Amino acid sequence: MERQKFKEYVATKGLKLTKKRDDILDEILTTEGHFDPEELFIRMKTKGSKVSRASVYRTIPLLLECGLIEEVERIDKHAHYEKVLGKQHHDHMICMKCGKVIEFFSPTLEMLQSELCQKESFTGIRHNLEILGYCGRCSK
Amino acid sequence: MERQKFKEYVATKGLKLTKKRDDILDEILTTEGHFDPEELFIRMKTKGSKVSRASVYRTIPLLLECGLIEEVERIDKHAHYEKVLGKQHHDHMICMKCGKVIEFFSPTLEMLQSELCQKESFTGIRHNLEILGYCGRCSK
DNA sequence: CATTAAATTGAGACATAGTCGCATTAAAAG
DNA sequence: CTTTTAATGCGACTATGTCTCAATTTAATG
Repeated sequence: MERQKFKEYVATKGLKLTKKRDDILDEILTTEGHFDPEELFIRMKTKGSKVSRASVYRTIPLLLECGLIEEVERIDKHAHYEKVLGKQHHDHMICMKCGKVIEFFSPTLEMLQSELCQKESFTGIRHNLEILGYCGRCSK
Repeated sequence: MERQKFKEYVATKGLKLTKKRDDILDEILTTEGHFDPEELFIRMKTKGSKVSRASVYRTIPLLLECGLIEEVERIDKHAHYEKVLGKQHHDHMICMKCGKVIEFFSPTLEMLQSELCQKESFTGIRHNLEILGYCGRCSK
């Protein structure tokens, strides 16, 4: 059904659903966790795909626009993404030792942020909270 | 007094307080807002400094270690920093239109995060909350 | 199914960001 | 002032992202 969504998006924009685009979406859908374009490209290469770096970089904005993936974080030109796949918004705790990523969601936190935005006359669109530290296993 | 702090730090580590390091610290201290190494380097170049990119990149870890600057955010090798200068921890709202950065601090938010960490058996060391959206002026 | 117009592709040049080794220079200790 | 040691700039190198252009693929049409 993700592929369907992509197909529809591509159609409405007068674009074409190519094999390469399909391959890229497929690779994203079958992998868990965060990814960045370079890593995705390398992974596909390793698996024998003939996709080019340019195609990977060119496909990501399309997947973003149709809501199949989301930008988790970005600095300048460097971004990390994750597939959406029906997930609701959540934030992250990242273990600085083992790299484990814990996803969490707190309605209270969301509400509090709305209040803080209001106080500053700021219209919040999206946010990104990353808590860095040590997971249960690593903090012993 | 920032320079004093740096001098002391450098001394205890058996390093040297060079003219270049001093220049770099000075440039950081006299500029407001966030910065990244490349931008800092270009800015100094433009002002006629003969400092090299390598020196800028090599000095930043020192300033971090002695607490004169802090990492605001990082993805892979790309980081943004800000001078500390007695500021307490705060988070950011960033206008996606004009780039304005609003700094805010909420004790409630901090407390809530501690609770959330506890729930996940996670030892939070530092965090980074960025709310993206539109500032009062731009959201009209 | 063949044709064709338009979009997409890969290759590789280019740009930017960050790191590293090494010969030279500068700091600070004696 | 000499010596020791760290710091510097240069330039090579890696990694990441963007762009152009000729060749290819898609999908609409005949």
